[in-house]
Amino acid sequence: MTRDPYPLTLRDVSAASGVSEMTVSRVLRGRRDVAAETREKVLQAAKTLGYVPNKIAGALASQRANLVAVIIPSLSNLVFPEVLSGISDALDETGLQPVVGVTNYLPEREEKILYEMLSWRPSGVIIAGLERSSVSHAMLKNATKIPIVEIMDVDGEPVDAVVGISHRRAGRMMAEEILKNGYKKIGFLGTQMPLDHRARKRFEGFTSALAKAGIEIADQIFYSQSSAFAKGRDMTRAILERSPDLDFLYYSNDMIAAGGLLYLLEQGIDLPTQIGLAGFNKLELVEGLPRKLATMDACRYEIGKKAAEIVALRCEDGNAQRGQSVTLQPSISLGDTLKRRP
Amino acid sequence: MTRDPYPLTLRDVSAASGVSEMTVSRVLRGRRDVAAETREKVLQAAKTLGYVPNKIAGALASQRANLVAVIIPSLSNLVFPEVLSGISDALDETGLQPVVGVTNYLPEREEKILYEMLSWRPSGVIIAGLERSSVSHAMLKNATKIPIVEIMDVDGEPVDAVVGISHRRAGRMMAEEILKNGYKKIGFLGTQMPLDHRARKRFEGFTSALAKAGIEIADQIFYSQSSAFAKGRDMTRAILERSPDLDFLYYSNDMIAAGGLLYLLEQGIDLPTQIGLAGFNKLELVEGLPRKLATMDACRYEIGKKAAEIVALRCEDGNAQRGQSVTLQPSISLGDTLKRRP
DNA sequence: CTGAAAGCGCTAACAT
DNA sequence: ATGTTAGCGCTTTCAG
Repeated sequence: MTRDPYPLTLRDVSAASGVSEMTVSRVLRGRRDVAAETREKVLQAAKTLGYVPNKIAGALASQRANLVAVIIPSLSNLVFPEVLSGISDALDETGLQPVVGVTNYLPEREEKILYEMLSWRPSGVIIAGLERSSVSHAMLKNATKIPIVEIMDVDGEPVDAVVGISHRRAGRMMAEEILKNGYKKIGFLGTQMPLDHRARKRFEGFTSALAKAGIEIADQIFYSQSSAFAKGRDMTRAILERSPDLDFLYYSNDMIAAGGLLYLLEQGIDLPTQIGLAGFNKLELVEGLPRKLATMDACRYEIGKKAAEIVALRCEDGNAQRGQSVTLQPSISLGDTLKRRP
Repeated sequence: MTRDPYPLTLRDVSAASGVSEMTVSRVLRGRRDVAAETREKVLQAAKTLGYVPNKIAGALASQRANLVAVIIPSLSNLVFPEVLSGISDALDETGLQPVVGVTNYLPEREEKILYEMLSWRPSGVIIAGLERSSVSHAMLKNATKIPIVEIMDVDGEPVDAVVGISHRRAGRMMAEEILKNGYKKIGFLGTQMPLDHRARKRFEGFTSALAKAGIEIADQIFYSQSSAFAKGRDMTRAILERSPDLDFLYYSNDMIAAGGLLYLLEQGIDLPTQIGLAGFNKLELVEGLPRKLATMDACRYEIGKKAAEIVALRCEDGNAQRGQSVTLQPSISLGDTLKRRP
């Protein structure tokens, strides 16, 4: 048990070990230019006292907080935890620590969070998307000393580095695959999120590829709020009541697609012969559905990993990878719900 | 565009506005004892320069970082993002900022993360669970100056405050409900996570309530790794091959239960007459399944909210709510899969 | 209402 | 290998 004036300072450890503050500091930072004997004394003292170094003071003195600001729109999307795990894995052995902020897709919140994070003087910023308020953009532009990596999406003008996929291309690819398999009356089902720019771009890419083939979206439906199973059911029922002749449904994500899939099976509709189906994101759950859903991998883990690697590299060599642009290639899974029509 | 020596300091704003550093600091901290005219000058200068205050220096000088350390085992569990959103909501207007650390259910990682977080001198700690290494426990015990709130689980000895549900009781409640409805041959399906103490306690509560009724678990199965749909399917197939006479399946979470539900329906098994089913957590997704799954609400959002409120209160009044213990009551949803047997 | 001085707890840069 | 000195950029405290 420790004395009351907790937290302790270096001075306390110095007093308890009979070693100067400076040398204590060296030991605690793991520097190797300290005699083994001295090191032992210090470690012993620190441990028995229960000393926890004050990183605030350390960061101020050394001008390095070793934090990486990570700004993402949501945690409930399932996509972002995977990005985070890529980031964690890449940062694990670097001495850099990720600090996460969640914007809920709100530009004002992004501004606020970015400001807060920058005020902790991070060593780098990883931030989702390329579209943001002019204030946020200016803050990033001004942070010229640190790496800024915009992630998820490459369709636009990055501030510095960027790692992601082209959502426009992803939409196009899926459209082409659908057409190639003979579907003609195609419906689109999305969640109403004017600020989800990536979903919007997929939609744009999708419609433009259809247009190139002389086909228009036969019907479309947007629902607000969460992208849960129940939502997918409702949307699917609604669009098919309105347009019973649709032969393909493209959903903006796997969650609502899964709901749609379950609904269609219940209705006794045969997949994919009567109606084909595709989602987006290749969530793990598509594996466990009664039919394997067609979808597209958004390279989430890899994006996080690569982005963090860029930050880590730049922290070692101030100019490495500056303005680096990495475009990953999403791959289609056709599953059981997107097949050549007989 | 700003000059190169970025980031700027208070001194720069002071120079640009012709106001002393001290007064600039007052304005930027939103204190009201500054002349409106002076305030304007300062704000103007700060804005045009693009000044972002250095919280590291601020925190060191004021001895307050206004951070709340939040330590949870996982982000992919879907449960924890909801806890986080309760925490965010409660902290939003308090000037306190949550900082999240993820342990992956590993005590060593918890130790490391706790140490890291404490080294940033947070104003409070919210940490999942009551079971931890003695080192972690000592660190928490030593942090007497700040509120420590252990969350999710109340079955054990808290260090300070605690907010959660009794998982033992949750297990018992479900067992009693199952028995009440006439099921007799009960199987348990869990994920193999020796370090998920809450799942373990639910299991213990469950079996002890069955024992009280003179019934033993008829079969049980544990699978490792993720708790996805596919896992639930596999486990369900496996346990039923082994014990085809089971009339109820209790899953340790809704994800694997959902997989099981889909599998059983595919097999043409009638729910809940042939076999009854229950999960745990009341995830949103149970709403969208072909049958509404019986489950139990773990009060995730409320737990986060309440825990953060305790921290916030204690930060205002150093002794408020010390040692507070809040036990929330989980509620059962019977859905379509747990009904009196004919 | 505003300013000057002192220091928060640590580390960089130089001694020795 | 170890110690000394001088800050890091802010805020607290006290004086005006």
